[in-house]
Amino acid sequence: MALRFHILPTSGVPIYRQVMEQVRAAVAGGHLREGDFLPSVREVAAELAVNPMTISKAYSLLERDGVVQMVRGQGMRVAARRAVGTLRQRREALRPLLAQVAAAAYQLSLSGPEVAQMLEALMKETDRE
Amino acid sequence: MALRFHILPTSGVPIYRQVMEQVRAAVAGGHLREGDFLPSVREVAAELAVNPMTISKAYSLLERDGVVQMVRGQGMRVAARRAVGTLRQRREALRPLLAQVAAAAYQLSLSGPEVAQMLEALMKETDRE
DNA sequence: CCATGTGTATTAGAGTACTAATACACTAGA
DNA sequence: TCTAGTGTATTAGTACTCTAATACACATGG
Repeated sequence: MALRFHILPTSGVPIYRQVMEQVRAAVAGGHLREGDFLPSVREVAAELAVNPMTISKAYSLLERDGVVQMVRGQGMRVAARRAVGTLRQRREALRPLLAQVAAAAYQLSLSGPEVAQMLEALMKETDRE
Repeated sequence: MALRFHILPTSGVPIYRQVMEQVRAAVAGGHLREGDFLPSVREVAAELAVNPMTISKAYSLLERDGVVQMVRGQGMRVAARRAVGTLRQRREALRPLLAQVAAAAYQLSLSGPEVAQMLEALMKETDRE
């Protein structure tokens, strides 16, 4: 069951970013595992009626971020996840995003424990090793 | 002790967005409370050596989002927080952001409980009613 | 009233982001 | 070898984003 992309042309989010998000989510959610190949650039481009370069951009950025690796002649393969930096550094890297969540949660009148629980539930599916 | 802005010209994040973030954080963090006034557009613009319209844009968007209210002749006042929509809708509104956190956390090899705890700690300061 | 303080509508311009068209380098497999 | 499959460098054009300059409407308070 190959990864299937869907884009919302109305969302205002660039196509290549929507693709990146979906790959990241699939990897984090375990639907794509280390060694699995992403659908080819041309395949996705055809399916979404979009230029191949747009998909290539998404894939290249994912490679830069260490999510996938290019294998010449074969395609993009999900890379082994490996923690980079100290625990402290990695936590620090996540902080700006968490600050954003905190601010949004406040505005939505959602409490800390409530949001923490939502997040944990969301990540539980992911918590295969 | 008036809110003091600081922008990082190197960050790539637009000035008006940096200002918005800092206001949101100050409100969520309790450093600005309902009824408090933001520093005036011209004041901030002078401090940051930036055009007043840039700050005005930040303030207007914050008003659109219900964070502040304009009081003619006086300035921008922190609005009363009021939950809009059902609990279910508000939780749903937060989900895309949490999904982003989950994906980032996975890539950083940070566990669900670990991240949930970080977030809750971050929001605790905020949890004055 | 009027000086001084709010925020902002409008216009403009520079820069960037996004997508596409085209052509290319490389690999796998028959 | 050669066909068909990978991803991508380059170029280009459109759209949009961001910031600034200017001038304006309105409110406050002496």
